[in-house]
Amino acid sequence: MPELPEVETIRRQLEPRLRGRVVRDAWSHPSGKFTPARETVGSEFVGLGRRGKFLLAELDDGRELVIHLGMTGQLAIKADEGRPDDPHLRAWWRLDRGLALSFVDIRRFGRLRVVEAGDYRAIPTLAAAGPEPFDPDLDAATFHRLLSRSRRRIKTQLLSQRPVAGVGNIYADEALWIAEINPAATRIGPDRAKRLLQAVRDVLGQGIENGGTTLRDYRDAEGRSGGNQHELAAYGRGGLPCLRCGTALRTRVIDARTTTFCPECQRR
DNA sequence: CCCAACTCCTGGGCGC
DNA sequence: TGCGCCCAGGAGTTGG
Repeated sequence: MPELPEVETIRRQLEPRLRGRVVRDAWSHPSGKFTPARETVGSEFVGLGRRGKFLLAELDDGRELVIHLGMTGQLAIKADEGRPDDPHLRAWWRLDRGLALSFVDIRRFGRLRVVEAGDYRAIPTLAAAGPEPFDPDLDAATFHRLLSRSRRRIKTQLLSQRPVAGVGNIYADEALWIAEINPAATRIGPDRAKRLLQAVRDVLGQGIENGGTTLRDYRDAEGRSGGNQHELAAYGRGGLPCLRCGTALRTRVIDARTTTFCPECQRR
């Protein structure tokens, strides 16, 4: 499931190859999640940004193609050999210079949208997204204030993208484990907010360094797996010993998301 | 405005 | 071997 590190890895790989390319033709799966691909015909890609888990492909006409990879989305630029015969192909762009961009997404949780640049009113999660985790203006006090706006459980808040953008289920469990905060906690003091912000930065930064986490489907824009799955301390380790204290990690469902934590280190 | 519940999807894993 | 069932999960939608 692509989270910020996976999306950023793809962005870095794709950006230099996409910049300057003109869309000659486009195809999409009939679902409305993907048909906006066709609205880009004739435009040129002039940049590739990222906000949280959203990719923002800037067009030369003042619009943006907003891409969310969902659970299983994969983007790649390759030589144009005609539209690939892949049953999971959801969108395909024929570019100039003999290249083509493909969007493959097995589970179809991804989506595309073309908007006027910066106008995200039609994409509520993006419009309401909190600061980027590595924004230097985001300090512990600001993060604490953002967390205090809601009484929902801390894990749920992280997944909401509102206190900070880009965290998904894997990195949320990892950050809470590092910060030694119970995922069901509803009130986070200033000191714990400070620890959590640092932990979020640590796990996301490490995820980027390792080229993302591949559990099953994630591949970067070169088709390669990431390496961060070998560094996970909490996610997917239910029943295994905590790497800090040896207690068996516990798995439970919090707000419909599988959550793994240490019942000893992460007491309420 | 906030929030909870439901929805979308399909391959893989499991029990039998 | 194969069938049926169930699960994972980000974000959009709906309704209170």
